[in-house]
Amino acid sequence: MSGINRKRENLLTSMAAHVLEHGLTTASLRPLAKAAGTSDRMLIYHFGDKEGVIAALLSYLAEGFTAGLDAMVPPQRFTSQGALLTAIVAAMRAPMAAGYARVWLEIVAASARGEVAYARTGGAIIDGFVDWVQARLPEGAQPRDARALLTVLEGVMVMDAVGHGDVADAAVAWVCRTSADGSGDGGK
Amino acid sequence: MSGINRKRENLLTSMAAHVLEHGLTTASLRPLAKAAGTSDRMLIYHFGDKEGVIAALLSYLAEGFTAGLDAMVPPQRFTSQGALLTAIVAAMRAPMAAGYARVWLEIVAASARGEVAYARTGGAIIDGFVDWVQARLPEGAQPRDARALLTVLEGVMVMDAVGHGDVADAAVAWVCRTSADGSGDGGK
DNA sequence: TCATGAATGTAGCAGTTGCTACATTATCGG
DNA sequence: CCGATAATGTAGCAACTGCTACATTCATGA
Repeated sequence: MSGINRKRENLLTSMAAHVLEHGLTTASLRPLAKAAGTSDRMLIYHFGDKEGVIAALLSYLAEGFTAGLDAMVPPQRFTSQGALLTAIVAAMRAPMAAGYARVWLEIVAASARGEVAYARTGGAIIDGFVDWVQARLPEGAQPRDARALLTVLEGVMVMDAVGHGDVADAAVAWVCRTSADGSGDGGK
Repeated sequence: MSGINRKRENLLTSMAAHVLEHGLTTASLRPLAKAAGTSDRMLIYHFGDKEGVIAALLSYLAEGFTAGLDAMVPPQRFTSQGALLTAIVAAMRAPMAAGYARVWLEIVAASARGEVAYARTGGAIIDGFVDWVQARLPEGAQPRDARALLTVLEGVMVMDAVGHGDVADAAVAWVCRTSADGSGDGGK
């Protein structure tokens, strides 16, 4: 498990750094190889074909993404949906997260284009993210609360991307307003 | 103003159809030209360079997008944010809108990548969309209500793209729940 | 009619793409 | 030490990219 896997790991680490800076869907083999200190020939050798390279990069980035989330918003119960959303938005707007945000939106766009590998990874990230949010909501919060919050968060990322953080702020404020008096309204 | 502009219009119409089916950022001159019944040579001649072609296509698509919105959700005052959001989501999920949704997410991703032409167009579309939403909310609704609703809508599009319409539905339901008892809560 | 400009066709260039064929070196078990 | 397998280098192919040079046709006004 050591040699070959460590080699792949090293390659993926270097390539992921390159992707976080230059984008994923526009990445081609030779620049990726150069960033990893090897040749396109070797990437094909190790990953089969470009699709394999991208697939490996996708799961590697997904891992790093969820790990980074834990680092930025530690696992504590927040007092309301609004408080949690505010914290996440602040974290996502930190410069450190910019690369991931960029790649995430590339994954979304590729999914919309029908690229199944991207859609699968994107769906998996959302799945994990829902649980991640749920674990940070107040004890009584329902799954639907986590889902709603996450949807708003995605909208915030879109708005930020097109330079309308102000519009996104209105949504965050709205969530804060409607969730301030406790998150569980008992349904209906 | 007739000849040359009509020619450009015809080219743009054909190319836009191609883009709505095959994507914008991956579009290259020769396929675009073929779709328009001409040659890459002529696209450069009419639009200067590829950047000019893309810019023209972007504004042309933006026009068609806002026009299509009016057709799908006529300008009437809805009774609540939830009712309006439900109507828009239904419209955006119609097969007819799939191409626009795809292109829109491409614009978002390109904006996140720092491509200024895309970010400018994307921002302008959001600006127009905010007004469009506001005009359909109840009389007393505040601008922040339109902004919040629009942010949620963008989140819905992201979720739909990665195959998690169920998560998006939770957000729509949540908006319906919290806006059912009248949209103007007087602030705070 | 004819000259001038716009409009279009043909060929091609230099660069990038993913990928492959072939040869060479490195490594390690016997 | 040696033979097999893994790992890597070198060169290149065919397709595509945006774009250009050059030649030609077309229309239109003097």
